[in-house]
Amino acid sequence: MVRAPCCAKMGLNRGPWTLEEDQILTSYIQKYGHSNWRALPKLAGLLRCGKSCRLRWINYLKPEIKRGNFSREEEDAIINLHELLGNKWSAIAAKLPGRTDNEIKNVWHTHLKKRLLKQKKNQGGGNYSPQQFSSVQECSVSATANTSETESTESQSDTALSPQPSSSGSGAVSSVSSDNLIAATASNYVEILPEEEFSVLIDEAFWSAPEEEESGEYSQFDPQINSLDFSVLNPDEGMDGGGGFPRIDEGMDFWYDLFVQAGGIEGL
DNA sequence: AACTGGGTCAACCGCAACAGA
DNA sequence: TTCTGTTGCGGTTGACCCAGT
Repeated sequence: MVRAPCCAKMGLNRGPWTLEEDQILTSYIQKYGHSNWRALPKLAGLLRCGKSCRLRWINYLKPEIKRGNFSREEEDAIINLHELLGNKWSAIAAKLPGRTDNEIKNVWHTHLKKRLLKQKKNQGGGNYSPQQFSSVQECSVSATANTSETESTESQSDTALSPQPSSSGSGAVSSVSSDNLIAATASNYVEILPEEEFSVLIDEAFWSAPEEEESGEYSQFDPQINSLDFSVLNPDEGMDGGGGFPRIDEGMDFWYDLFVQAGGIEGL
């Protein structure tokens, strides 16, 4: 498989970073920051493209990066967040300080996906049933005219597991979120529930140790997110929406869209 | 010891979103 | 409003490692 180089400019280094390159990049960023990734390599004297520098910094060199194996709690958090957010790796990473989206993505594909499949087999369904996400898939597919029908069987099985389509249908999520949400049943709730309130509710549901967050520490994630009490959002109990607010286990597309509409993880 | 196949993970690519002119 | 440049994201690749044969 031959790919075009990442940068139009030829003669740039590619592949694994050397210790020297790491040191140059680190010291430059510590001194001058990274206001312009594109210009950075030139200014720092690196034969790399800006994109490569950014990735290296974010995924490896940043001081706050936590190296080493994922704890069971972190893995559970990833699983639960993935169940809620889909392949929003950056959003998931934002909830796991010290972990990068790339790292989480890798862990998901190498460990957790298999673990879930295993669980599913053992439990004859498990908490990642395909039915759970079928509506998301349908929604995404219908909203994505260019979704390929020639995807490999593997990617199809991935899609079956994942609430989101692959990047071959890139843009599907964003194209689905806003318009469809308004058109769908959720419209009232988004208007009724201000972003801030929604954010607080979701955050409180996720994290139970705010004092730890204040100190910058990774808060304990409740692995039993499935049991979260979202009834607090139920329109029958305060909000005049009616019409059966979906439960967490029956309307993941709704929840996902609502989350996106609320500004995603940035809004939380 | 040599080979092989699967697992892991850093890095790359394409694309969409965003910002500024 | 449109165009252009930049950034960020998610999917994918491929080199490396290691256990099994």
